[in-house]
Amino acid sequence: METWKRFHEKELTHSMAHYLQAVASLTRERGDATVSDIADRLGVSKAGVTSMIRSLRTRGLVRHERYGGVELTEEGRRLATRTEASRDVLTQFFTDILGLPPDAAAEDACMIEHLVSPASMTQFLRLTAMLRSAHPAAERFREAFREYQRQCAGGVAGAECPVCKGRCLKEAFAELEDVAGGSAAAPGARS
Amino acid sequence: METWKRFHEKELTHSMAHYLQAVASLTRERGDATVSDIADRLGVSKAGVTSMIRSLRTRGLVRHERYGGVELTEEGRRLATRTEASRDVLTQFFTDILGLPPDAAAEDACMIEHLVSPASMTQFLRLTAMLRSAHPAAERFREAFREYQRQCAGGVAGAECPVCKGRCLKEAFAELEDVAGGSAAAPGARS
DNA sequence: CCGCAGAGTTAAGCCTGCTTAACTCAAAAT
DNA sequence: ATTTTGAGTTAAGCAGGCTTAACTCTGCGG
Repeated sequence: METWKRFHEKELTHSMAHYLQAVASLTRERGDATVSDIADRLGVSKAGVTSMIRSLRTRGLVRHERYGGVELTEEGRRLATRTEASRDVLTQFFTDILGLPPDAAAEDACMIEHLVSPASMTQFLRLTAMLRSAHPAAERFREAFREYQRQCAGGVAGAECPVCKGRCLKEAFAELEDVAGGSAAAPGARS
Repeated sequence: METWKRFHEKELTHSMAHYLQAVASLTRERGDATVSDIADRLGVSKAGVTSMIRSLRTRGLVRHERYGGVELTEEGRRLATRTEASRDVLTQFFTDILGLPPDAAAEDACMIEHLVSPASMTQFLRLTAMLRSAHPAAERFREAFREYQRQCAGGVAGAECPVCKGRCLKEAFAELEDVAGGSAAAPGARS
């Protein structure tokens, strides 16, 4: 009943994950990462970078000495790589499988990339790879899913949404400008 | 290049989402939500609840007067319902589609429930419903996906992972105690 | 060899979300 | 009617991440 508190005990916060990614990509691109480069890339002040670097250093994720450059430790690189991989997989999942526009996909991936467990990510990767593949079952499914979505979005009247069958949650996610009508019934359940 | 900063501009923080859910479920179960109930349910101090309530009130998500009960506004209820629906859909996706154990699924869903956009959630819902359905294409796919995972986990030697084909990211998510060998090749890409 | 620009740092402050400690209040028990 | 109790509140403090302002280095031009 207190799972939710572990949010703040994740090994990386959202900010940390992005600092690590910035250091990783700057190192790749320029050979090293300076405080100014990081500040520019992330759109924060240099002072902010300095203090975050200190925090990452005490966690053993970067090496840094006064007025010097910043580089990832082994552990830091591991986490940066993992986060980048997560982002890539999730972005692909959101665009190619869920069919979101690229910018929406990128945004969602960015929000959750550091929060999804490695076990889930492995499965996300597999599912995405499989669903994108030329495997006949995958092609067949993609076709069927397209049809399914047409039905769902197509304004099915009353409580007879063929997708969710009486437990349709779609309207819970409906913003005002949503696609069309369709479905009814109330949510429910708890955890 | 600053998408990541919008993390803190989401309409709900992780904490807020859970306070709203607590109020919603207590109201369902007991008829009303007191500060103590909320504190107990969330495992925080009553003082913490008071201050969060104040913050939610100024955002127009709850009604509350000194020494009184707490209730959701229309907007608060909308957000609570949406978050609960997201959690339910994601949990189902993680267990039934990705095949995670229930507690891992619940944990991951809890972490991201408030961060995934409504548009994505609608698609998550459709995909999950479709993949769980008796539709022949779905049944066929589930079978094929099980086989696929066996291959992936089954220790395919060298760079010839048939799943990811030269861009296998699986090892990026490998914790030390990971299932088995399999795949090679390096990650890459950036956003 | 010196000085000056700019990279980097510290200091102080703000906001969020939590804590504990100490207070106030409402209402039940006597 | 008064006391007691426990629910609710405020106050003060801490940690994370940011800001601006003001400082200190480093190192290049002259």
